[in-house]
Amino acid sequence: MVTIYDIAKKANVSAMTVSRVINKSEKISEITRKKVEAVIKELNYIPNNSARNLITKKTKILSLMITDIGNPFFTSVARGAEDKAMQMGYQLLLCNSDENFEKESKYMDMLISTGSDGVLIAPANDNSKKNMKKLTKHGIPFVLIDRRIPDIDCDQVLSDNEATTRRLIEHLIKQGHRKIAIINGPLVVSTARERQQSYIDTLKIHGISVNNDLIKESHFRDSDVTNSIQELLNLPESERPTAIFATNNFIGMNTMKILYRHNIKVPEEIAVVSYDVPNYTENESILTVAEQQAYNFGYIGIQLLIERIEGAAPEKARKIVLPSEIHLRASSLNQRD
Amino acid sequence: MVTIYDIAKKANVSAMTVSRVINKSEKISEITRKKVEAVIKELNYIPNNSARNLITKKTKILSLMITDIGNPFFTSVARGAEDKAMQMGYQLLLCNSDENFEKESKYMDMLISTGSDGVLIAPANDNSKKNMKKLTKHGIPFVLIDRRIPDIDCDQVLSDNEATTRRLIEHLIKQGHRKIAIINGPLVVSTARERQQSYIDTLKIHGISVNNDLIKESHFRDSDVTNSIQELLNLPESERPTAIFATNNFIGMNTMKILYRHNIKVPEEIAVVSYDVPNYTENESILTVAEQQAYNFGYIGIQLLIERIEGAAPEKARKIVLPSEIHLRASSLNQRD
DNA sequence: TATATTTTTGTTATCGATACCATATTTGAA
DNA sequence: TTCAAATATGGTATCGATAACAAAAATATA
Repeated sequence: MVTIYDIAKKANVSAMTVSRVINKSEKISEITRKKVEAVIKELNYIPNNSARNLITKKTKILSLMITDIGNPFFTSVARGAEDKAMQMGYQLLLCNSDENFEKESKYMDMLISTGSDGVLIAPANDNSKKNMKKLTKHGIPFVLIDRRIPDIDCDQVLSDNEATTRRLIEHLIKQGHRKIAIINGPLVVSTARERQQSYIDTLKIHGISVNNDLIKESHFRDSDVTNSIQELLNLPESERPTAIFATNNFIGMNTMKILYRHNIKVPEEIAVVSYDVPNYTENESILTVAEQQAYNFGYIGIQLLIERIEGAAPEKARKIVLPSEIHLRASSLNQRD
Repeated sequence: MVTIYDIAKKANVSAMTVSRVINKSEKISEITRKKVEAVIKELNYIPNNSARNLITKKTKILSLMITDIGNPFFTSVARGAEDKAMQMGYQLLLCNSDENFEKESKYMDMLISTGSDGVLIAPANDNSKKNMKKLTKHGIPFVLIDRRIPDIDCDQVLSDNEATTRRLIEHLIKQGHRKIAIINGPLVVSTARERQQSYIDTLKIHGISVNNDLIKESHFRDSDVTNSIQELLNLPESERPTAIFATNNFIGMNTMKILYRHNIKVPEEIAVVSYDVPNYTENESILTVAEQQAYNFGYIGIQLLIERIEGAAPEKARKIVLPSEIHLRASSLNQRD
């Protein structure tokens, strides 16, 4: 392996001078710079970051902790994060918690060990608080995206869950629905709680009583909604929902599939609205969705993180709320409209 | 920061002994092990990998170079890679080349600098050969996935492009099509070449002459097929294709969308077959696709890579070809069948 | 009991870069 | 021309771990 000493020797300068050239220090004469750069190129020298990190305590590596890279939502987050990180000269370590606190913890140790300069994290659930504390103890800055954690005060990029859910539910109400079900993720996740709360509040505001039989808890990943939907369909006619609100893309997607299998017409028999289902296939989607700014969660998140790392951020934690865009489509629109 | 010396001091042993405990060396008495482990836990000690890497020359970091994390195909690859890497105690550095050789090269320097133990790479195109040579020069093992590179002999996990394309085209021929168009990615990518060659060979075998007007070159990413399709539609009736073969998911997806916009009925007016379009939305897809084992590209790829890194691989390069599965659906099936 | 053998622990040098301070060289002003 | 100031370069210690060898302690053997 070519080291800084090999370069120094061949260029007839000290290692320190080579280091200065590499780090673009200005206190170098044009002549020596050229000379050194020539040798660097000739020998194909690439600095050893382990050595550099050891002394500088900086790795230029950020960790991206998401719950599921298989989820198109997080794929967009990753895209945004990667774009910004690359642009700023940082590399990205991919961590996939699978919505699982233990796996997240294991990654946490690895990324601390590796010396991540910072972490962009969509926490698995409220337990992740422990992991945030650990980061703080190790002096590693982090930015929370998508999901907040109670009592953790830090830079955040979040979605406007309250407002978006309200608009979604009010849309259903306007379409004449009174029996609206929600199929949600686990309530240990802040987004699930916020969406459910907004769902409840909105119903109440509009004088609709909340029926607990219409509230189903599933998973954001491996979301098998078969049972939830079966239970909804088994309700007596008077209670049976005429609309379903799915709180994430997989739940929405699977809801549509199961309804289809049951031969239930959407929206005639049951209307559906969902969060974030991507339109990856052939025709235009028929599903009404609230589309979050996934890409910006990653992009802006990394920006905040780097500002924090490089000391360019204000002391006070920043909280950025990105609005979602609602696409009204056939799955929730009455024919007569 | 807590170092190995802090632990040593507090546990009343030498740093070397602590190191042995961390690395699970057996030459440690049960008593001292317990003692040291207690202190490690008490002080929340996590070893500094930069220091460790500097001397061991191993980082336990692998790089995953893909062309687009936004592409569901590569998302699955990443999922498989992540699963296996985590299982084997490695971390994954995410590199996104955007089908761009320069960006790939930039990442290459970064990952060499970081000290990646190995690289799993879907190369941008044939130019990537230079980058492979660079890796070799730096003694970093790599495994090629999805795309091969001329004259590069290394472990590979590839798709059976020849056979799969043939089956796809023969299916179309069996459905009565003689005028079959192909909308392909750039021919500097091996998969594009192989699929096109197989398309041509299959037509010839079946006595169908190849019409160059039916061969369109687009992009695997940001694939705007508007022009290609417009040109196909502008062909005189006698030449106009009755079927289109899309060589990747984005091309397939966009082809369907554009045809839909042109109000062209699929499959009645034009049949469509494609590679890899995921079924991420509401209903069952109507698109006939060849589904590659994307997950296994990542999973097996990482496995081969780690075997190679850890010296558990045979000298000779291994080439693993994973068959694709064809899902016949409405987009290519005649009504009468 | 004395010695050989095995097991456990410690000492020192080292990995490849940069920090910090010292020195040499150049430039500018008097 | 001379000396001060500014600029450019170098020497040495250091980051935190492990390698390689050395020594001490425990155990086995005669």
